[in-house]
Amino acid sequence: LARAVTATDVAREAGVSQATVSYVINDHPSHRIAPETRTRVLAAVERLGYTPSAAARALRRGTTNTVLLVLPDVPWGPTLATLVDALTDELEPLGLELVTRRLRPGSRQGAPWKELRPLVVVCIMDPLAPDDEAEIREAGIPVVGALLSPVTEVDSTGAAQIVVGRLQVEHLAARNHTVIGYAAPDDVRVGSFLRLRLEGVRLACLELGLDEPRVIQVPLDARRAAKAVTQWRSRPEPVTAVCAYNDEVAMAVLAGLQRLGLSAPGDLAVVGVDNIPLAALMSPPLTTIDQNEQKIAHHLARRVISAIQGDPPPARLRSDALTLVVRESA
Amino acid sequence: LARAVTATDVAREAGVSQATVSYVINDHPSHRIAPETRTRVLAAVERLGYTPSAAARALRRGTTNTVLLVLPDVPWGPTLATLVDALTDELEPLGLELVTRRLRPGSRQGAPWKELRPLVVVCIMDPLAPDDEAEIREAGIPVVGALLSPVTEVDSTGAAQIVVGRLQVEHLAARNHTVIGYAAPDDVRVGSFLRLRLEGVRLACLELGLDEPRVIQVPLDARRAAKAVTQWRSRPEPVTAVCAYNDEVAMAVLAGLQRLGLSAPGDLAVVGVDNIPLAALMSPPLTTIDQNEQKIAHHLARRVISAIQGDPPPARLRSDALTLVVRESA
DNA sequence: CTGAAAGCGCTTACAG
DNA sequence: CTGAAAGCGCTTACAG
Repeated sequence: LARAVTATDVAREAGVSQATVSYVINDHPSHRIAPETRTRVLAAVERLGYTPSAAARALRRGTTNTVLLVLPDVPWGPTLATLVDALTDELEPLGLELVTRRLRPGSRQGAPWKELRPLVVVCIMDPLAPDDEAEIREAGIPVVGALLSPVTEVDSTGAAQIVVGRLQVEHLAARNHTVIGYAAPDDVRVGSFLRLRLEGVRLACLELGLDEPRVIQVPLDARRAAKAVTQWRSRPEPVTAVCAYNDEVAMAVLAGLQRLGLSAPGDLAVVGVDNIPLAALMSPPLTTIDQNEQKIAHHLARRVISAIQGDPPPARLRSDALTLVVRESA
Repeated sequence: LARAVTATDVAREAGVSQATVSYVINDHPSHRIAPETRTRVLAAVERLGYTPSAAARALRRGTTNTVLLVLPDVPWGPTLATLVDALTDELEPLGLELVTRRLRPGSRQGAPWKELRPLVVVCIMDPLAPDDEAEIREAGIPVVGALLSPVTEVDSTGAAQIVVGRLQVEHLAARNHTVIGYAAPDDVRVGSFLRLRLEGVRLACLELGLDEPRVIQVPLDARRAAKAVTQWRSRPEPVTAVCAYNDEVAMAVLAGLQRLGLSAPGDLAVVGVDNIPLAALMSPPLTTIDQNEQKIAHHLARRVISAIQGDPPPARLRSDALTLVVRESA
């Protein structure tokens, strides 16, 4: 109903040209505005409650202040929510706006990068087909967090999610476990993450001369988790330690153990991933891999900035963004 | 670098005017396009990979296909993440785009509704000052989920969060508990939610003739939770049942009990809020309030649609969006 | 120091 | 059935 306030309205109110309003708003460097004029314009802006239209600005400038975050169609766990939250916070003071878009393989939702013309595309958990990525880069839009690397790369060891799996196994091997199980989630939507974490576990087992990990799906249900525990502990060569896909699945394993009158780490060692707040409250308190979302977000933000400025990317994320938290379950 | 493909490029490629491209793209009702022309245009669109610029479109139309979701600066718990996720899914098939913005009291981030010109503002957890809400409505933008009602209203009983607290107490009272404790979280950022849930608990206690609930902050730490448990159980008039702010806090209380060699519900009944996947895995399994995010999101989406069409709002959310899940802890 | 004017890429009433 | 043209609200090179 009420027409929005435009720069022209402000100009009329302040008795200047519309262009001058724009110069004041943007603090244009080559355009020195008389302090008195400036004050008058700002007063008018305040009085009318003027905010420039993002659409007009984007159209004129040919670009936005937007960072497009693309994700595959996975459920939002606490880690992802925290990461997005932290990244929003990192970008906000830089005047950058994080817009999140889920990419479903099926739905023809067009190409959000063309529609939105973001400054940078940040890509987490590998939602982009190679074609898409090439297309974005061809359009002159940098892509951060690319390739198979979900979240971000860590050192030369490889993608972060692979490192996660590796850290789990290394800890268990150091405690003399030689037959390792893997507790996979029930949810098919987490496919790409699962694949990578499991890959890390597989690689580590291989390098350390251990058997292939014995993978079982563990639903978030004590009874069915107990069944999985029983399978793992069956002879010959019972599994003595389990890497869980995440802390939730780990808790299911703990609940399964409890149901059988068993406990970690004595009957079966368990190590999770995520270090959710509840990890310390489980019984026994859960040994897990902490992904420091603040550090990861900070690093992603730095990569976004250098991509915008055309600088070379900053050093890779120090691996201390991923740390093993040793509690009692393993 | 590479200039983006525009409708003019498509027009040249197809040998028609730019206007015709636009008519084809938008399937303009009063504009019958020859099927042959139409095919040629669509082929050119496909060949060049054309996607209309959102900015130009928004500027010209004077509006966007955006629904602006404003939130206060709270941490993203699983419920919020799921709700946003579900709302995104509800809106997507309608061609509506959900853009989320956190509103911090301090930061002068301007008024996102002016900048973005959304079709509707959805407001969760009460982030909007009354002035702001009035301003948005004056601009002709409907506001959904308004006032003090976080998430949405439920029946005439009042705001959903108040109902949450009420449901907790009613269950405990039905089990003959008369002295109720309230386990508040450590995190100051959840202030408004806490206030409402606690208010619901207070009101229910009042109506049922119970004492004021005894509020203690419970950090997510077994040792300190044990201290809280000890305080609650101190004489005279020991607390026999605790409403927790959410399932995480509830788990802390359970861990505190366990540390003292006590257990729920015998020594202290515990009821949570959220019904997170882990609730069923706790020991004992947690009695809690389930907020059906799918139903809430669906209802919000319906309110968004009727707001856009100027229809009267749909019937209030049926209260079965909030249900008590009885397990063993209370 | 300030302003008139072009133009970003669309949509749509109007003319043919 | 199709197109020429205006105009959405800005930014900025250019002129004064």
